[in-house]
Amino acid sequence: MAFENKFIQQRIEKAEALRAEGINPYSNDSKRNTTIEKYMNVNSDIAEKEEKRDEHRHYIVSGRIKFFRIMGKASFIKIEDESGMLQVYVTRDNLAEGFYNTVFKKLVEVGDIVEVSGFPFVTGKGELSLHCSEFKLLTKAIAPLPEKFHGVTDKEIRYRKRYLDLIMNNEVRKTFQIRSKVISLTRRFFEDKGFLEVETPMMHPIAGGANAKPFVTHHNALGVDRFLRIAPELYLKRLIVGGFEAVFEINRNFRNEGMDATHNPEFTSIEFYWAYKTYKDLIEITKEYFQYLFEHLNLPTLLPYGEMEVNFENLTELPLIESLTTVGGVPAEVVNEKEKIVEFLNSKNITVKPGMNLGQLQGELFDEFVEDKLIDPTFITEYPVEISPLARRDDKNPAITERFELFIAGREIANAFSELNDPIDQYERFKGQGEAKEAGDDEAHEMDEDFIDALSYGMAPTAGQGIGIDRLVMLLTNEHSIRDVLLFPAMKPVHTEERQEEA
RNA sequence: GUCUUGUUAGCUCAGCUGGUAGAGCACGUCACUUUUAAUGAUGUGGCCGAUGGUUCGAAUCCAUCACAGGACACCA
Repeated sequence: MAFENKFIQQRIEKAEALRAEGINPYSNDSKRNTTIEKYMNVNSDIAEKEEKRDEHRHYIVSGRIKFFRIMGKASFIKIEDESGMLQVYVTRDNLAEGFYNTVFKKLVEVGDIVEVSGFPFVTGKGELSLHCSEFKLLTKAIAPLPEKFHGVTDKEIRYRKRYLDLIMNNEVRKTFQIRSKVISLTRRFFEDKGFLEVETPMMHPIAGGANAKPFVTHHNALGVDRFLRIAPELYLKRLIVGGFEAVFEINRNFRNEGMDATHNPEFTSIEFYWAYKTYKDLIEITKEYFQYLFEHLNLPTLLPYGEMEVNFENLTELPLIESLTTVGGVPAEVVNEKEKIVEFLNSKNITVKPGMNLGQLQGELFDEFVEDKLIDPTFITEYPVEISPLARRDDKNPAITERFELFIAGREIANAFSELNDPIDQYERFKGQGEAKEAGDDEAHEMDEDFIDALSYGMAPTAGQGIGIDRLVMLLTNEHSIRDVLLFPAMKPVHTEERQEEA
């Protein structure tokens, strides 16, 4: 089964031949004393020297062989480490007697990880290289790498074997470096603002905090089912009740739903809750957060995304109802009348479920005519209460809530509101959800009595927000599939025949 | 979930209306001490995604299935 491929067989034989030569094909005797990036920087002066070399300098560099060019008694190879690629000039006469012909030329190949030492020089074609005086194999690769020019482009291979993708496609590494920076900058930003990072359970007795189908697992010792969390919200709010005034959590949520370019069953979000603040403060901190990210990631404020260009200096606020007419082009006399909205939607060949209330219909108008036109960052505010079950009502206008959603490049990036902290109101809303669940809505919330208990002790007025990190990274890296910003995206199993045999 | 396109050598891809498979890279052998996807010569390499069907004959036509990409629907 394993290793049966003829190319792999061939390379296993080479590994054995190396052992016969007294060379360990999996040596851990690494003496590396610099990275390729540092080597290139430190030796950038060589090009200005008359002799184009400095034999008094000596470096040991390691990396994977990406190119192998033999020209008789001399060779050029290119090795790559995490920091960059370096050309190495290897000659027969600079290595130990016989090594070049019997080992280097015969038993070393593209994909192997090696360590070379020597001095810096610049080739006739002007490339800063390393003149090799000692060559050591560190790790023999028994699987051949994909083709050196086209690399691996098959998305299925790239997602399933991300390590190969990372070896072959440099820009992929950059995407994930940016992702890592986004997360670490996010953490630092909120810590600097006085937020406390917390970790709440991922295994919930009741899956709450969002409308979504949970994954179910089983706890043997307790004999109970547990749900992988769909959102950390209800636990974070318990912490506000407990007296923490600013908390955040960056971690995974799990939703047992479909997969596509913007949905993975597990995804990363940041949720943060801030006592004694309202959604207006959240708008301000969100603006600051984006400014902080752009500054530290050195991103242009005119950010390209696909065909679009997003202007991050043009952040605006817009009430939802107003956006329907100004952005969506919906006639003003339509937007506040149920019948007229249905009529209008029908005239555009959009059918709506019967019995939708005004807020839902306005939401429908927004989705159809406004959302994908919001290219520059736009905080849509004053959401109808009917489509905002967790948000606090506006004190002056009970039809709308203290909420915003942030849209960028035609997509929702963040959702935030002043939190509902009236325990009785919350209880009633849970009850309504319970009835919806009985009626067949398997995404409806379940009653969380402990959460009601918590609110009963009093939660300070609080504003809370969630940002989808994966989608944010997509935006910042100009990627259009969530799978391109997840190191190991969810994939269906492949070996169906084997599975059936085992079963 | 629906529609649609794809799956041929380790990788990237040809293979037309059916006649038992082809290139480049990689790999083997040879030549070559400043190359840049090195070059030149030569050779090895395949159950054409799986299972059925049509046919004298299937990589090619049909059906089902699997996986993947894209679009739409739902959601973050």
